Amino acid sequence: MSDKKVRVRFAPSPTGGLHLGGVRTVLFNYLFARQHGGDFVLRIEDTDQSRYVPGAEEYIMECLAWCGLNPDESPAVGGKYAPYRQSERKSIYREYAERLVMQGHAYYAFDTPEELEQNRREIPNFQYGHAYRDTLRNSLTLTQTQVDQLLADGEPHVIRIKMPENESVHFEDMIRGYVSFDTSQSDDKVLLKADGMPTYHLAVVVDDYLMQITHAFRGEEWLPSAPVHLLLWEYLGWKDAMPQWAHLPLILKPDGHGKLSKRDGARLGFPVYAMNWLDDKTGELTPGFREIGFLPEAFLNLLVMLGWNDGTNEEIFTLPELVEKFSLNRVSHAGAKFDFEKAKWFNAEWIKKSEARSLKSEVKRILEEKGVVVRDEALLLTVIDLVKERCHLLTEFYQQTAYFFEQPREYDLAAVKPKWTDAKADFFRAFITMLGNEDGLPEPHDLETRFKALADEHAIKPGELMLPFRIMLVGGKFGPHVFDIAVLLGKQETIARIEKAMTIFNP
RNA sequence: GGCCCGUUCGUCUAGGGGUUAGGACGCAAGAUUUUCAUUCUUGAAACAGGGGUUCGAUUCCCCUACGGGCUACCA
Repeated sequence: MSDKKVRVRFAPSPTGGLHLGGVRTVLFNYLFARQHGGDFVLRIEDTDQSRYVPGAEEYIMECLAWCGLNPDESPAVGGKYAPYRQSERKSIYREYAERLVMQGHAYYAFDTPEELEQNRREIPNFQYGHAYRDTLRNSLTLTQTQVDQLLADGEPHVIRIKMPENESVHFEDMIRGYVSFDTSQSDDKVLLKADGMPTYHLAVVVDDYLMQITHAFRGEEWLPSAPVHLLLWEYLGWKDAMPQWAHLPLILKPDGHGKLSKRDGARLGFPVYAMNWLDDKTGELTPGFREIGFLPEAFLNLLVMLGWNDGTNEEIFTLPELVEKFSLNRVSHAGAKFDFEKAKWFNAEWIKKSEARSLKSEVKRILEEKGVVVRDEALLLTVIDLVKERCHLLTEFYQQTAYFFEQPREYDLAAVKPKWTDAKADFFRAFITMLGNEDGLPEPHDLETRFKALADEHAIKPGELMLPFRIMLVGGKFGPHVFDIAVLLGKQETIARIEKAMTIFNP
């Protein structure tokens, strides 16, 4: 490569949510750009009007913002190569398509979709390519005057690339190394559609050229069409400006086989989108990693480890560390099956690693969403530190912390009732009296000592009383050490909860 | 079908001509915790198969098998 400034791009189509593979591609783009002091541009591929979904573009921007991967140039923030939406660049593409026709590298095709469909039905392995193009209605078979007439009449037509026969096209992929193709294998791809919009093949080449892209990252599913793009760069006379390609391994279904898809998430019970995606037409909600309780740092961390490692045993990386350590030659060649269990482990690690204050606003939001009022934010901070190592997902903070701010809404009676006795009731009445005589609650350890001593006086094993006490305070079999909870709750609240629970436990 | 890409524990992967083939998730057992989780210890668990090359292949080459991708006026 020359000393040209590194510029990479991510080019999603606004047709739905942003899935794992998409975010990982963004991440690789971002890391590469940052470590070379380059630019990261976001371009919207909205040339297929029929699949365009309003709101999808804003959704994508929000996902990137959540992940902290904001582009330097985009439709939203602009940039010197605007516009960044392909639909707004429509007028640009025709010129290049026609230039290719003029040079003999492309041609007008007037076949209707119906005619093509019929061919595909009737001719086995039909391809619009060197084998059949001479038999179809295009500017190769029609005379110049016929073509001019059809064009003048406004006859619907597309422009197709004329793939050469038996030529070898090859290039050096940054991940895979030498890759080669026989041009006879590819059909004559449509470059410009009947509606005047370019297809991906034309648009990606023209835009990458015009936007000065130096390195292009995309999923492995694009590898087979690489020869078309390579030829286009050559035919357009831009070969020296062609970006270096990197085809990323795919993210696969955890069970069975194939690319991970939206459906797999619903089927297997985990998200495949970065954030919740609501399909307005069907009303269908596809859950996202953000809403299910993932930290963006953990999300990025688990994605980057799907197909990359730094060569050490280290698995937890911050974004700055990744910028420093990421390297394309350590990206694996094979697709990776997504494992939700490991994904949750990454999140748990990140929750443990995070400071309570950085978790606070999100935990508060989760609590308030469930109707829990958090008045004491200092208490919330203390509580987060107390429980964070038992949470794999942010959403679990609801169960683990809600009882610090309100009385239990429900009691796990099945855990106490069968073993509840009058003797135990007597113990707790005595315990309340004991607490009532104190100025406040002692340290958790002292409280535990007193609790056990009192249990001895009542000739009950302390172990028999711990669980009921826990249920009284938190409602269920969860939470940190019960005496820590009692002390944080304070004397009055602890007594109040015991009294309330007693009325429920005693028939 | 054709073309392209790929193949190390169940999963993510390290390694790379001579290794007890390493780590992580998950799983199992034990310790700690009179909840659950955490933590700690231990364990089971892999080089797809066949041919070469070589003194020696998991590692290099070829073939086969298997997997995946693409084969649209979708990206």
